[in-house]
Amino acid sequence: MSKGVTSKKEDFARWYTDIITKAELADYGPVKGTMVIRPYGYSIWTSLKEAFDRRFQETGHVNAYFPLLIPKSFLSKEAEHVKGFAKECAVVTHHRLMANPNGEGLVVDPDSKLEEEVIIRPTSETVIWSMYKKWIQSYRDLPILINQWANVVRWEMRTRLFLRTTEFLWQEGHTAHATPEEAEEEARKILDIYREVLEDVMAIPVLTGLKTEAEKFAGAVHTYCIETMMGDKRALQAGTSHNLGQNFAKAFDVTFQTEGNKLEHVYATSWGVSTRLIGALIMVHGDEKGLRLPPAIAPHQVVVVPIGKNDEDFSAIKDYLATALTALNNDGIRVHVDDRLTVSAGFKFHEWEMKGAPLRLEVGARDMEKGSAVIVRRDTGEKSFIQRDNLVQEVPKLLEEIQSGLFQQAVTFRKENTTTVENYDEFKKQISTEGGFIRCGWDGDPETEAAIREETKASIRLIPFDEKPEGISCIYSGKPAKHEVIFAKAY
RNA sequence: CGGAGCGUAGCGCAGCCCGGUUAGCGCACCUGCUUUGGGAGCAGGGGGUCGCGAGUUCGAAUCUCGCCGCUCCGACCA
Repeated sequence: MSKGVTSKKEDFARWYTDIITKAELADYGPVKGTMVIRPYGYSIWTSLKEAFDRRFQETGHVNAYFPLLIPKSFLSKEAEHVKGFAKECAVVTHHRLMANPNGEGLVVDPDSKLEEEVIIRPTSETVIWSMYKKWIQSYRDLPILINQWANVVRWEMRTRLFLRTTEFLWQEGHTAHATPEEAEEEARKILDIYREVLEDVMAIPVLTGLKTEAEKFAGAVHTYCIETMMGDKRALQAGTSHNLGQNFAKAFDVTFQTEGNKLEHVYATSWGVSTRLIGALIMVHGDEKGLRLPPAIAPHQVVVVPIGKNDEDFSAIKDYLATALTALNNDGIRVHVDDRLTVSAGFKFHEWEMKGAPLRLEVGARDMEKGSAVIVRRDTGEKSFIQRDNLVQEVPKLLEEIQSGLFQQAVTFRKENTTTVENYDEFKKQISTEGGFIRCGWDGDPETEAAIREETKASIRLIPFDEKPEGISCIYSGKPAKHEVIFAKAY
């Protein structure tokens, strides 16, 4: 176990927050539930943004920006949507402060009360659809495929760094289509992009499927999701893609003229992933020594730790490596030389393990004599000698191995912790002891779902696309299963 | 919002019961020397309205009351 970090086995929740602060990913903000994303953490977010954004552009989406402040009345236009968000909205009621007439500090100026209160967006469907009403007249205006990168605020009771904070960063796509088929296709296409980025870039295996009525987005016809398993075997919803049908078009009266000159409401989707993904990254790949970052998004893929006494030693080491490091840079490998003289080499080893750098290169006088270096993999801890002249060839290979190795480890872990059960007693036992994912039959009744949740704390995470409900029965009622589903305790 | 606990240096804590020197310890920080292949050693140093406010007292970190803030556990959520 690392110095100052709670053991993952002993207390997973503390281990998680310890890593975030020790690896300098984030820190607590001054307002309860807020979070500062520090440069190292923000670099990861930037890489994720780029990975998603590139794929959005490739599929015809464009970025735009809508305002943070929304008229309160907008939220109430879609009945389900109100129910979903009303309880957690920050409301702006005044626009001015004044010196406290009774003493020190500032107070709200009662004369500055707003005629119509505004809310801080918990999500942007309502503003965006108020604008789409202006922009859409004919089928020729469709589709609209807009995405925005923004912050949103949801006033949460209980918060946790990255997983649930009052303000968070995300991406929200909002599309408008002429036909239900097109909207459906869009929602599924985005889900594929999410799966691809999670698996190929973040090395996190995902399950894809449909949310139940109880779990779907407020205002959606149906919600697709990607669901992941964390290191404590609990489920984390990592992203959602909603087919909104005509719900928002009706709420905001957005119609278009069809080719046949008929007036019809527009079909919509919305979809998002957030900084929560960084939480997933930590909880899927982290180990007792700290973070383990997949090379694809590691701020530094290779960290060089020179072993020496002073500037002259370090200069000699940098000269020794110059050609190799330049070549790696030219190949797009992100290399960082940690040439701080104020901390020891041993300290740096621990620090970069905490920060999850995929490869560490140690170079000292002994290596220089031999024309070699020591290279250490963060994923396995494996330490080996490498010839300096082989670095350019070997480093990219090792990074690829680490990327796929982390993914394989996560796949294996999920497989080992996904079980099937024969009856409800076994189900309860499994959930309360080992946990993990349980794949079983469900009769499709919301009351069954609610009862199981009440009794076990496990919820239906999703109805997987590859479900085979034929011939199996509901784990709770014993009736023929309508769906095969995944149950788990979730974040 | 219900239950429990905690506020003393940047962080983690001791001191509080039983009031009485200049409020202490570890880590971190600064300076110097020696070190540097797995969290260096020694020496010196800086940093505190003891959460805030009132009260009791000759005297309050310590006792009393009020307030504020935070953390953890239960109902909602990406």
